[in-house]
Amino acid sequence: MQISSRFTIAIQLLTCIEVYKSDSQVNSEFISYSVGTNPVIIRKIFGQLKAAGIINVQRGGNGGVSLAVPADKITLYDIYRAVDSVEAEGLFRFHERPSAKCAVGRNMHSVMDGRLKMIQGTLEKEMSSMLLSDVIIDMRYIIENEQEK
Amino acid sequence: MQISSRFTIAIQLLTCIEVYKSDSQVNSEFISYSVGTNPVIIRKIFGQLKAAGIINVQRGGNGGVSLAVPADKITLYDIYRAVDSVEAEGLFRFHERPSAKCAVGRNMHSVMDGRLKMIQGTLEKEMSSMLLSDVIIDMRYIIENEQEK
DNA sequence: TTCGATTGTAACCAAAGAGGATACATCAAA
DNA sequence: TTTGATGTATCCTCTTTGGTTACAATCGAA
Repeated sequence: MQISSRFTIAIQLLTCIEVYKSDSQVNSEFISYSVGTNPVIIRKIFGQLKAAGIINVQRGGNGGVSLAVPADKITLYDIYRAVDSVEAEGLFRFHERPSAKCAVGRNMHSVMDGRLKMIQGTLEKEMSSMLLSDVIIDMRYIIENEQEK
Repeated sequence: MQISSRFTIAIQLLTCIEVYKSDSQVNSEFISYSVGTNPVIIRKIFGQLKAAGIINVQRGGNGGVSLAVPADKITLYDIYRAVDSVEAEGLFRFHERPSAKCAVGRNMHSVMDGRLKMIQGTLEKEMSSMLLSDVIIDMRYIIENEQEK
């Protein structure tokens, strides 16, 4: 099991918006080049991030994207949830129909649901503690030091 | 993204072994009935748990499975790793080839790898804190209270 | 040694999801 | 009206998951 690359793509996308916004309006063409993929993939992620209220997207000439919220109000968990639509169903999956005639099968959910929720909770809590703004600060720092060489 | 149901199936499988071992040797037929799936699915998970040294499997008449290690030495993380073979690649995925010509693309790994490792680490730590033996204790307790009604 | 029960595994299959590509409609601004 | 951008429909390939059938390999006991 792996978390979709849409998550790291979305982080890169948002980082690009902030790092390059002074140069020009950032668009799907540019980001797809940075990520190494197709502009349509980026636009689909635009749609998910927009639906979550994280970015504003504008069509037309001089269109492109910008943050809808300050970067220090956006956590990695916000991004994760925006981009991973299955989240509503929970991180863990049970087999559809454990037998009601077997005592163990019948009670698996009672025994496990709390534990699985706790595991999922720690994942989400850790992600929530990380801010997009800190990612951007680190990125800017690395880029500056690169140029000094 | 969801964690494969093999994980919860494996937990149920191991719970069945301990809860029903006094009655008779537990086999793939019985467990598949409890889970509500096919015996072959269960046998494939047998193979993964055996490779991880968690269970012993015996062929032939009066064959079946038993724990290779006491239940209080088996954590949910042990089970997770035994059953989810992709774990070696890490929980998160990057797009294959972020552009080296874009400063942001070029430095994404430097900026993100540490954070992603931390998130994955908290997930694993939480799973490691949960023992199979506790799951079994809870299961036995629920089953006993059920029968009192 | 033979028989029955069980695991091990090969060979398929269907469904779903991920990532990708092309094409084109839609929209905004100059 | 033209240009450049997003929105989205459609199609494609791969991989993973879960499932099923079939049968070989193995063990225990009669």
